[in-house]
Amino acid sequence: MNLKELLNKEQYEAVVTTEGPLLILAGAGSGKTRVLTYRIAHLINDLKVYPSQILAITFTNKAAGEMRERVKALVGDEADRMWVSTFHSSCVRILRREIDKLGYEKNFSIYDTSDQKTLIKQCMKELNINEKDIEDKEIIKKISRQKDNLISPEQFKTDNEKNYRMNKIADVYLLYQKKLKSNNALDFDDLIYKTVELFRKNPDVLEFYRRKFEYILVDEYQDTNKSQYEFSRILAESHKNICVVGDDDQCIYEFRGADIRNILDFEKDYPEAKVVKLEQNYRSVGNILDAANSVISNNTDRKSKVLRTDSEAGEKVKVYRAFSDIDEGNFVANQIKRMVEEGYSNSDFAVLYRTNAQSRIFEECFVRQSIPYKLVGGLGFYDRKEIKDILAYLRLIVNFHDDISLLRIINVPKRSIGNSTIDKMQEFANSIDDCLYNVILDIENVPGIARRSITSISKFAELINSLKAKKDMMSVSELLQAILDETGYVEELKNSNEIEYQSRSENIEQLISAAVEFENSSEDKSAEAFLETVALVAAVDSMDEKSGNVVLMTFHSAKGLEFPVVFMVGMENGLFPSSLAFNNDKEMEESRRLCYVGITRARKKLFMTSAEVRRVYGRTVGYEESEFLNEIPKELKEHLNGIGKSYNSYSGGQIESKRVTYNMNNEYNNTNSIKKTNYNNSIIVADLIKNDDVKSEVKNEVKSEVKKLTNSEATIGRKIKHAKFGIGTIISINKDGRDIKLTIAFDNMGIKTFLLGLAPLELL
DNA sequence: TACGCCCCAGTTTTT
DNA sequence: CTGGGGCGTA
Repeated sequence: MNLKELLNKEQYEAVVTTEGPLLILAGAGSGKTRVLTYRIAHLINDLKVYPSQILAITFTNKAAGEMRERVKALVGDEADRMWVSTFHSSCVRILRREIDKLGYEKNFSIYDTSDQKTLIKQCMKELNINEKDIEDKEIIKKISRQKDNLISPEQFKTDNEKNYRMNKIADVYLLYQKKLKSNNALDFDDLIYKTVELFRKNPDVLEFYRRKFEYILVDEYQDTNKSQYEFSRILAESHKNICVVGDDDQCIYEFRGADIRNILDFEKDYPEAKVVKLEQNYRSVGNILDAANSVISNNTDRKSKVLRTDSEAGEKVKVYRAFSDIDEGNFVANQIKRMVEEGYSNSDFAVLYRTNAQSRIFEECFVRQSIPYKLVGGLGFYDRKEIKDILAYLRLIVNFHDDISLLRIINVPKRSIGNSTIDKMQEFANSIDDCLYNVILDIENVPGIARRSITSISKFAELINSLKAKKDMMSVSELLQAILDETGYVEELKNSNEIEYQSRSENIEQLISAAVEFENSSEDKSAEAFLETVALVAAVDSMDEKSGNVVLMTFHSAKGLEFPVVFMVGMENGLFPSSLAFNNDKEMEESRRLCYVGITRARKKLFMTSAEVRRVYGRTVGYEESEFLNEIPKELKEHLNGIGKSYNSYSGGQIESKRVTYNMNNEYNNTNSIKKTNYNNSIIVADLIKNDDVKSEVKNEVKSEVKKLTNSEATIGRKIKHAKFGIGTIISINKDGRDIKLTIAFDNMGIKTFLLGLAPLELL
């Protein structure tokens, strides 16, 4: 490899400095992934380091997979023997081999946030802590923070001896850890915490991994917390071959314990550290980069660094002040349609917002305009009730100490095992300090259980035992199928209403497919391994750039990604930055970094939109434009309407030609333009864009006019076909203004709502 | 024991 | 407005 030719001077420096601590300050889009992959390839190809001696930590599994592929392209399949994964996955991998040394069993469960909440509530109940005195949310947050900072329950208790309230929280922390252990379970924070504990308590184990991982790389170092910092520090302590890459301007996870000091103080921790700055940006056009630089320059606590680019200035940042949140959605949809006509493809676009709740309006607008999109994040697939239920069975089969999973499914489907019975069993389990599963096995000897319940419980125990026996003889997908068959889960679903049954059983099928896919693509095909990947997936992991969809996601999820065209929406004080951040300098700075992350995702075009009026929990609110917009100098911005420009300069010049030739819903129908002239420009433009909108829908309609669904044909139970979502059944009909609102259950796309007049529906 | 109704709280952001 | 949780009734 001729590295000098492939890399710029700083990148080259970063690649060939392989020995000793190295801090790479990599600005957004400065070719950091390139540097990391060449660095690894250089280690393997030129310095003959064994791939198995390399540990590379990335932020998401997706990033890990991509990095492995890129290294593979340079060094071949032996790259498979490197460890490239997230902190969490690496730690799980280590713990699966070593955790018995901490008194856990190797088949431990991983508890997600909702399991965690259940267990915390159990602890609070046992300690007689009233939800009204201390909220579970606060306790969860505090405990999580202690773990991030490697503070043990005992330590936390002594540190807060004088503080009654904190002392209570410490008691919960103590009990919570005790229960986790007896459930043979770890929460997310434990994965890191326990690995560090393992290293600290077992010098021989530590020594083994120190020798194994001769070269350590950590990406997104600015977002590491104390425990992650300690994990990498302790492993690198003897050889000090630690290379960390990060950008203090992109630290956006302080709220979950990330400590920006880890990057700011790297040189203090390693006085001999070499520092390389990558300031040449290869991603964004000049105007976008300048906008990003000017926004972030308002932050105080940062390493000085200015991104530069050789690329042209490009287009200015496009600012649009919408009339309403709906108008904002339509604006984005229209712009996308327009650009697609110009030759862009749907996967070139990303819509980024602050909170997941904001996605809904964009989804609705995109559906109406038939723009294919992919939602990243939000309510995840694995958060669905039916999926959690089925996985709870699997977890219990794998780890019978897991009371949380047992409690979740002991009466799902209904087996006539009620709360009072469960309470008695739990009390008994506590008294003999054993898990519920063992209590159930010996239910005859539990005092106070009704005869009838004993029968049901024995049947349940038999069921679990029969499934347990199958675990090692079947693949995960077969095992899941066996769970479904033997529990009668799907049978019970049939008793719920049709729609629910449809969508839930569909999801279950998807789970089976996911298991099959897992079996085909992964080395370790055990149920344990499947549960692990399921527990540690991030929202973006499922994102596929080649799918041809517009992506919708939060700014946080967009970290590390790039798109030709980015829409930053909801740029309003109160939303972004959120009202909670306003009186807090630290949070204000974190928000600003988040804004910086958003801007720097864009390569060619950047839109920043806001709305005069929007609905937030059913209430209508009005927010002004975000401060962050004001931090971008005028000469870098172009207003598409409102301030300083009339709508005439707006590109859609032919708008006035066809007005209201369509059966619009009354919101827009009754307003005439004369009345509207009295208001400001933005409203007029908003209105015109609406019409533009309608025009494009009229166009759509012409295409499919032959079979377009009519009012009389729209009846409950009718099968229809939607241009984008395929075949579905009408499940409800409501009058909505002048139009009719249809709720449709699609065979493959779940349940959606449409306006009959607007949706591209045809009779089947 | 199971279901249904009512009330309230929630929006940061996620492994 | 929505979903979850708690409580009361059949």
